[in-house]
Amino acid sequence: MGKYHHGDVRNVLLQQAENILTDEGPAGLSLRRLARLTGVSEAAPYRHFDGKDGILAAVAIAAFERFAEQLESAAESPPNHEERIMALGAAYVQFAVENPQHFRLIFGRERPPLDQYPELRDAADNAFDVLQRAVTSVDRKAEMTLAEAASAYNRALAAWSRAHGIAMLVIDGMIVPPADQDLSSFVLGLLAEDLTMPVNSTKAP
Amino acid sequence: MGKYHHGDVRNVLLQQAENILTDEGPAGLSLRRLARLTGVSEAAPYRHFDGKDGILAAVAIAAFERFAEQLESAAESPPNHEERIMALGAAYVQFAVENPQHFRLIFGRERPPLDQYPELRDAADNAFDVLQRAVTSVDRKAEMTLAEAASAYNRALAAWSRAHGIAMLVIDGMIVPPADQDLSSFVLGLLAEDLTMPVNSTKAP
DNA sequence: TTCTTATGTTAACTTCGTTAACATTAAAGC
DNA sequence: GCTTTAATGTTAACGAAGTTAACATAAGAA
Repeated sequence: MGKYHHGDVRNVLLQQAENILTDEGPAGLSLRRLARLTGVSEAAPYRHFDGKDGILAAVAIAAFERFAEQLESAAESPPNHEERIMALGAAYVQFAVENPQHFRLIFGRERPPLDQYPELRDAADNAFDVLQRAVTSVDRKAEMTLAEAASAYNRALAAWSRAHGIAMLVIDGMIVPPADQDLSSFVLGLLAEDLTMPVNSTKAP
Repeated sequence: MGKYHHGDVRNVLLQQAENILTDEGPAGLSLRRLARLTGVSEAAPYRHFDGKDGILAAVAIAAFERFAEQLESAAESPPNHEERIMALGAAYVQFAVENPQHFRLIFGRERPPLDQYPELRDAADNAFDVLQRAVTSVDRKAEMTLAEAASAYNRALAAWSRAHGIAMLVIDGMIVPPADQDLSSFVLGLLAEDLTMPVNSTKAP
């Protein structure tokens, strides 16, 4: 009477894990519950994944890939370097807001250790390479001096950390984006704010 | 033969919880283990705290208080508005780097819900008030128009999110501060970076 | 067909958070 | 001083979790 051979249990488990993560976060994702929801025995997931971390790693890899795709596509259209940085920042925050649990997973402590999951490390490296390439790639014709390269790198770090900070604080509810403005323009405003200018300066000429 | 009356168990538990949190993070902090380390029965902590969240809340409150203190003291010395913002950002990141687990606790999902622990909410509000006051307080003599106030608020958000992003990425190991430079000047550089300027511009006159 | 491997299952072990029931100490009321 | 009561400890149990071992069945290679 054993049904056995459920089809491809692995993919069903993964999809179910995605669902749970999306509406409850990694905290609500228990292996036993996952198995129950999938209609499979409690030990079955161990045949397809390296324990809980294995499942989280698989989900995180998929998340990193979507993240990288969205960043890459955001970096395509803008005509110049500056607008590319801004578009990237906006896309970064948008991903976080639309997929808060995934964003937390790929950046938080519940993410399985990168050195134990090479594919996860690759996925992470790739996402950050996309970021860094897009931010540091000035117009090809301009040969950069060493100092300029260093400056470009710093700019990449600055852009990244700003977007990351906004993303974190927004999904944690500490910053509430104004309702009368769309998210992207709010983010663009924060990214462009120049702290070295006097407080009452206006940007318009 | 019951020993009983262990002294003030509450404080010992709290201190022990601090220790565990500091070197292992909230993941390693189990109530039973905490009780064992303290040399007390496994149910004893429940007489002093409202379960695990209660202990985490108590630790988080203390962390918020230290955090607020350090921010406040950093905001005291700088002579003008702009330098105050920078000093605050540096202090913010410094706290995160020196107390990564505490920083994660007060901002992460393992933090007990604010609406269940009023004292925790107060501690959090206080810390952010310190931040916001310091960032939005321009020179007292200048009366601000509404637009200027809005601009100051935006500037506060920008400064906060930048510092937060740097802090997060650094303690997560995604950004590695250069070894040949002290942390504070590295942070100051990132905070002041102006993304709206051409990439090869120099800041010095 | 037979041997091997992949995939399931059940049952157990340990740890955890939490609560109930009971024991002891300390403090308050008389 | 004695008694009552609240605070503080204890042990024992419950359910849920991650994980593993031992066993069962299916599918494919030999």
